[in-house]
Amino acid sequence: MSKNEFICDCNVIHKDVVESTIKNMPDADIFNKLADFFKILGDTTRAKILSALDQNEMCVCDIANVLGMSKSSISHQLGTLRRSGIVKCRKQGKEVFYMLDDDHVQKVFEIGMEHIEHRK
Amino acid sequence: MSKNEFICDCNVIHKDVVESTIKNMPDADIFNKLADFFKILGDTTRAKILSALDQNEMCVCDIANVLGMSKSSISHQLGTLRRSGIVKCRKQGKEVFYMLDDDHVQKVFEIGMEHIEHRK
DNA sequence: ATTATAGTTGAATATATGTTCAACTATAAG
DNA sequence: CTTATAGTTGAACATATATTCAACTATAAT
Repeated sequence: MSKNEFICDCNVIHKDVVESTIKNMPDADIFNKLADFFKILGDTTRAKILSALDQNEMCVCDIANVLGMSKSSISHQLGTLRRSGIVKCRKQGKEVFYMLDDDHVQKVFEIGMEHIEHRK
Repeated sequence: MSKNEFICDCNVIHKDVVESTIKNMPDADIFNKLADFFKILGDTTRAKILSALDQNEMCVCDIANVLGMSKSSISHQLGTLRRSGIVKCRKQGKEVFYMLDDDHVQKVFEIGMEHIEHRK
């Protein structure tokens, strides 16, 4: 079996499989964006925030109270969610109301839930 | 407006919304499992591994070569994926072939991709 | 204007986690 | 039995990130 022509510390065992797999892999760029998206959902606090916002649009203090966490912590996470285009907000007086920006989130959560059910 | 009865550093502004949202929130347990599942997908290396395994079952060295990474690193990640029930493996001689255990992964990726497309 | 409250933000801290390294096990071949 | 290779694993290291804290801005009310 041929030695490794790729940048790796081990041999290529099935050259044909490796080469065809590499050929069909999406660009690294895609994986970075995809991983970033799932990373956002992969945090308990953010998951709870999104679940809450799936019920109602809410202001920062209300979300903080629903989760039993500090205003600052929630605001930081909302900033992260907003920069990722997953939530948007509107300002009304002193309050800032946050809401889901993207219906994909709900669908992704559903399938995640299916996976959890399937696992136990 | 009533002061906060919850463990939080700020006021409840819309008591009715907060209470009904709390009432309808899934258990903390669910959020932990859900976040853990997405955390797994939220890493570039693991996302690439899963994409590769979606094409073919593959041994550790082949995966390492497809990704251009060390055997050890890939093995660690495969361990993580296996413990999460996302991949399974079969042993054949010295080689261990890994494959997807769960068809939910593919569906989740598809929706993630839709989200990315939608975002640009 | 002053005061109070909603929300944001940067820095610091603590924790989680991905990769490397080295040592290890297991199987196959000579 | 010895050697080579596939794969695993724990510890160490480096990096990423969630929460806290304190200071800040913005709006509203007195």
